[in-house]
Amino acid sequence: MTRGDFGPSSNFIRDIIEEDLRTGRYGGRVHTRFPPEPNGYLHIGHAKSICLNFGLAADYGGQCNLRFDDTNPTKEEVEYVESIKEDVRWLGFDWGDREFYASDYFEQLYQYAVQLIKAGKAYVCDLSADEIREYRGTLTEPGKESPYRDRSIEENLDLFERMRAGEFEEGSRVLRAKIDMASPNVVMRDPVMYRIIRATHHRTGDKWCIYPMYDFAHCLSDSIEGITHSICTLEFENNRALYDWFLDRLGVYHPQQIEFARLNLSHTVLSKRKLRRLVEEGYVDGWDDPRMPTIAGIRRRGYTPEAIRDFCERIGVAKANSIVDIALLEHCLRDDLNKRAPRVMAVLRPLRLVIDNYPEGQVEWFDAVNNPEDPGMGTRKLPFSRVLYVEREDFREDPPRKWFRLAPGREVRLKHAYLVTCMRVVKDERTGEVVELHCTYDPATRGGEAPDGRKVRGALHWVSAAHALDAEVRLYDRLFVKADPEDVPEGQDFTVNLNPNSLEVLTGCKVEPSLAEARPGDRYQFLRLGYFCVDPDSADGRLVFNRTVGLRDTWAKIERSLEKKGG
RNA sequence: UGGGGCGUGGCCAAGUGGUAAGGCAGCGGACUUUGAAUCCGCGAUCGCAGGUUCGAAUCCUGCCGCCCCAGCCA
Repeated sequence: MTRGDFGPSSNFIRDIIEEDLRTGRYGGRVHTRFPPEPNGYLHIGHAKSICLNFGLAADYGGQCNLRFDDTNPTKEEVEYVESIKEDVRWLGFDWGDREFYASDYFEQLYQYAVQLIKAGKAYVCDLSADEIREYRGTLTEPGKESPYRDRSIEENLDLFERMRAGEFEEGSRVLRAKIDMASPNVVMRDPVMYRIIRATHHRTGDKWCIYPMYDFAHCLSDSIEGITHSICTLEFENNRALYDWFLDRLGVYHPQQIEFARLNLSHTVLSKRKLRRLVEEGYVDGWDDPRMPTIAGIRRRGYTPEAIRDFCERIGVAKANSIVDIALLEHCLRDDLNKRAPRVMAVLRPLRLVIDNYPEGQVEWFDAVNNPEDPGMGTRKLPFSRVLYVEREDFREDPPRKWFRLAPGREVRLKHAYLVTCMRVVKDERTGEVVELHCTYDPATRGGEAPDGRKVRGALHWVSAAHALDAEVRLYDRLFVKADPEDVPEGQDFTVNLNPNSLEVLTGCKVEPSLAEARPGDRYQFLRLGYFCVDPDSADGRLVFNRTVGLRDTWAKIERSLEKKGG
């Protein structure tokens, strides 16, 4: 049985949850968490995790916590927790009053550490970072035990207390779990639990100078919050042994960690390090540059939360590393916007078109549907007059085969208005550039329908010159030209694959007057061109639009294949 | 060469012994006052090789390939 349109498709995590529900493993509860470290901006990859965790909780009648994994004060800042909250909220998820921080548990975590020391399962180690690395051994050779491994419980307790009290220098000592220096799993070779860091924490200030490591803090934070399914990415598979070890030694409530493959998207990069480089080296204008795969970036670009959620649903959840084609993301976007974006007419590269037989000074107002997909969105008035602007690309002096737009002698439909025929082309004498088209209109075709039933295939968008508003339009395209930005010649890096045309700024664009009402964030379909949204750079009397994504362009494909065949 | 994972059409991904869902992309065609949308049609024997079985993508064995792990990062 396929699930098709009837809901999310099955995946191995749902299987596990359903099995747990059936056996009553967690008393029928499902409780997940999204645990970002507040050290950067969220991107589309995080959206997959957010949708997964919040979605699973919602689907099984459970809850999902938002928990900041803030155990490293040298990298984390409040600025990031604010942006993360904003992004999760924007995506459409609500964590209620369950906004937690690993730092909320520092005292409890400390007590758990003491408990492990008392059980002889943890010790204070004075080896330097370099020495610990040497003692750890390699992937194929076992490590060596630290000379401090067998300190007495009393001494460990005393030392650990003094670590907390600030008696020792940063880096001079750590607390380690006493596990097995010969374990084939390197993670288990007496991992560090606590280190001394003299930095001000964004929430606890200077209260602490020792901070727990991820492996120790994460499993216990999950335990404390009563998480049932702790979902993380594949690279933590090795860490699961340690996750389980801490919880088992302590004998506390034990959630289960489940790993899935993180999202990789074609034509972009999703690692914090690379995204940071794009920003810091000026390849883009910031974390919210509309070309960035950050939530802030795609939000500004004009993506909708619905489209992103749909995308996350469609890509599925599995354990195989994969690269999702960005075309799927774009499809989800168009699919959503097609249903909700009002249509308007905008001419990006204006070409004057004069209707010689149309009365000078006359203006007609036509009704235009706002969205043929949704009659409920109503209609608007569109002014028509003698001098119009049409898209420069819609005219060809010497048209190729299958062309049914404007050309000398050709008749086309001006959408919602009249049928016009191109009679004369005016060119700049010096450059030969076409500067103006002279047409005649057929008064009998008011509204765009020919009473004699003659077929006119081309339907063009246009705007009345006297009524048009000026606008700036930023045409965004994929950030990288290659599906895999890392596919580079020997010795070069991903920046060589940056798309030099990922941004083209057009000024002097002409848009229909109804757009005077447009406000930042508003989304439209510019008829025949694509989906655009109003950029926050807009101000009164200064309209700036971002192209979110273009419409599918069948003509471009035809022309390409024509070129291939025709030469 | 240690350990942990993964390998189903171009890209994702269902499938858990009974004879390969679905989506995206692509290619045809219909319809069309957006060359949009919509609608119809077209593609895989499941990394490879053996084996078990009446029957295997699903079980076993052996290969091959890819990913992760040697931070006092998460």
